[in-house]
Amino acid sequence: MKLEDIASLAQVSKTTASRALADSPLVKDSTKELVKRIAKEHNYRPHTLASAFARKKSGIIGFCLLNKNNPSFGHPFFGPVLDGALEQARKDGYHIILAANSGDDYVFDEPFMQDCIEGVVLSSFAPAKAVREFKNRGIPQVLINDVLPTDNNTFIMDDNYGGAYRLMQHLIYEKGHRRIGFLTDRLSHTSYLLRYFAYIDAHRDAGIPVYTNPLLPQDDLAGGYPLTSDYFLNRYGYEDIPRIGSPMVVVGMRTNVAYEAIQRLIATGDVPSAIFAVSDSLAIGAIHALQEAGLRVPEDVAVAGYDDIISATAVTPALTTVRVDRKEIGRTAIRELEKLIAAPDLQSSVIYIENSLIVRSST
Amino acid sequence: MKLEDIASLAQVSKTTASRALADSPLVKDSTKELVKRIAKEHNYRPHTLASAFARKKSGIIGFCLLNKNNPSFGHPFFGPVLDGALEQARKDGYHIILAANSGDDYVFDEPFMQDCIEGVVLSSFAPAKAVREFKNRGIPQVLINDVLPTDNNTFIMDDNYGGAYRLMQHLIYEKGHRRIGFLTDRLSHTSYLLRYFAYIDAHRDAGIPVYTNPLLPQDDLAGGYPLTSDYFLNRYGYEDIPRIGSPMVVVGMRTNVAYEAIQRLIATGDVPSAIFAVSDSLAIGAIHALQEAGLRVPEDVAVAGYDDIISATAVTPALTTVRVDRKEIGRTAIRELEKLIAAPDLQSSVIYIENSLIVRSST
DNA sequence: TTGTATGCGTTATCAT
DNA sequence: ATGATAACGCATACAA
Repeated sequence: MKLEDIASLAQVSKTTASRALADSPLVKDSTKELVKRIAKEHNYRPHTLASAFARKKSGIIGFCLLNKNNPSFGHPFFGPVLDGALEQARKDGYHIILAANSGDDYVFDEPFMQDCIEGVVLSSFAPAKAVREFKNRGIPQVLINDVLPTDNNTFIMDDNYGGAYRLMQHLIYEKGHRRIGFLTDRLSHTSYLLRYFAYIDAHRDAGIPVYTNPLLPQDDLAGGYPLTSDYFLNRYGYEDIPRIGSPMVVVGMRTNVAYEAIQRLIATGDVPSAIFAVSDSLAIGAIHALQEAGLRVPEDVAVAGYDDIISATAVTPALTTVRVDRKEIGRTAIRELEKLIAAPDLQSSVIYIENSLIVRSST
Repeated sequence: MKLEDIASLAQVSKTTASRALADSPLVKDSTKELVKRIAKEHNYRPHTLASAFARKKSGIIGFCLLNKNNPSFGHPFFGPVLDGALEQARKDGYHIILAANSGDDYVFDEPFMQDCIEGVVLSSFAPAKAVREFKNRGIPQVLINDVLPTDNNTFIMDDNYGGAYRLMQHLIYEKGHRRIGFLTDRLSHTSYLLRYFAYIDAHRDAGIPVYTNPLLPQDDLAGGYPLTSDYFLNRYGYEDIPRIGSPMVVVGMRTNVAYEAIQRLIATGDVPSAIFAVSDSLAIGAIHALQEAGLRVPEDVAVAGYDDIISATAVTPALTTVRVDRKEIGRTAIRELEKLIAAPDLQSSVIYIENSLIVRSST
């Protein structure tokens, strides 16, 4: 069943049939209904590929996960983001096609990445190279979780600063902590950097000194990487934020790395009364290490995380954390991308997605 | 840059240029190289849509998640399955397009679901209606996690029976348990049914009676649903497997449902020495309930799960479980689908993916 | 309000 | 070994 067949059955031209099905105002209501009825009767569906080809619009949005680590969509963060993106795209009649990679070049080998997608969502850590590449090809892009100094891009971020700041308020004012350790992955990741700003500012605003442990090795908070997010350094006036001499630093997200870091902390004999871990998985590692050393959580040491992954309720005690609205991040990314597709010259902007403090038993 | 441009630059016809780029043996090596060089120099890429349209092959595989529950790809099971599928599809030059739904009809509203996908992977619980629909349209399909009595389909399943049986061996022979409770979601889910078979058989083979708790309500193990998987009932000779009077039954996957079920079990005063939960999330709920009642895991009650989700290492004690190779399930689904695309009349078959027993501290 | 004719970029058919 | 030409199914500029 092709358009031609429907047209001849309805005794009209292909043009009219095409218009009728597209609800064009150019077509008389009666013929419109006739064509639609016949199409329905014969279960006619326009050939998507032909249609897309003819109108030069694929209706496809690329969703890239530029992540060197496994898993990708199995990741507790990106899976839900994808769900949200899918939901929104469906509502708006777009399709989502996937690309994930291990190398930098991968997405560009993808046929649909080359000329058929109308826009692209770059999640995780997007290399500047990829951003440039898409820009060159005139493909609108929305970035998740990072901000780059580029034009005509929209950036979607969890409100890291706000969430972390509220969590710190909870620790300081509701729980009365004044010695709060900071457990982090490298700060070259924008999200962590912002959480660190909040950690610092909350101390300053409360008039208490930041906890440091001189017995711990003075690691480079950025893990030897440059702090790429100049945008935020300037925005918050942190051009010369201290990058050496943190309370404790962990490079890598694996739970057992946090576990070992906390063991080292305990070994110094100078343990803070609370620990703010930059992610739930680090927090879980911390709890395990503390408990194994005979310390009670939260009585001896309170522990808070960030993200609210599923495992946050599997640990005992259940983790106090900041719930990131991952689905909303996905939805917003698609909505913003559609704006960009409609108006490719839109100015760059950053959109912050609200989160919420989830107080459980670990603090 | 279109093919025509490359052709005229190379002083050949479009036909020759097309063949050269496709490495056709019909074209002379020297011209082949010439065309390729020019194409490369001008950074030419064939227009995927046009190519797909012309050859009547979209190169797209649909991946459906027919799941009424949220999250979808954020689910600890399906995320990794998708990762595996993506990896394999990429290797083979296919694209994956996504569909998830809340209603039964959703996938059929999707344009690409209608006529452009070359095949489809149905994961989660595929309604017979959807299977029929795709069949009618001549779209080859591979099903994950279920088996239906249909022709020309391939079914990919975790080796549920084998995994559960080995886990039971561990509990019975390595740990010496003889009173093992079974904590399950409704058995109308094929995977759980198979794990139940293994649970029953392991008892029979070891010559010990199955634990039952007469003080617990005698629930219908299928949760009032028909056991759809006749395939397995017959295959294993379980036509009249007892469906009433289970040790304990939980309907629904949520952790707190398991939590409450175990509280009821404890209230009877007749607690088994071990509990085999049909999924990790149920097992985690069980552990929480036991610990809160002052029972030690594994000293008083051992608990084992199934799946090996991330949270399995977040609980204390870390969960003994069966690791399902989710990525391999995804990979295999794509590989098998490609076979089906090549030969749509292939006979139906069931493929079991190997899993592995992960012994941790909860048993 | 409707129809005719052409284009979209590639691949396939059939000659040469 | 190469080329001219016809599909592929739909959308639209232009004409009526």
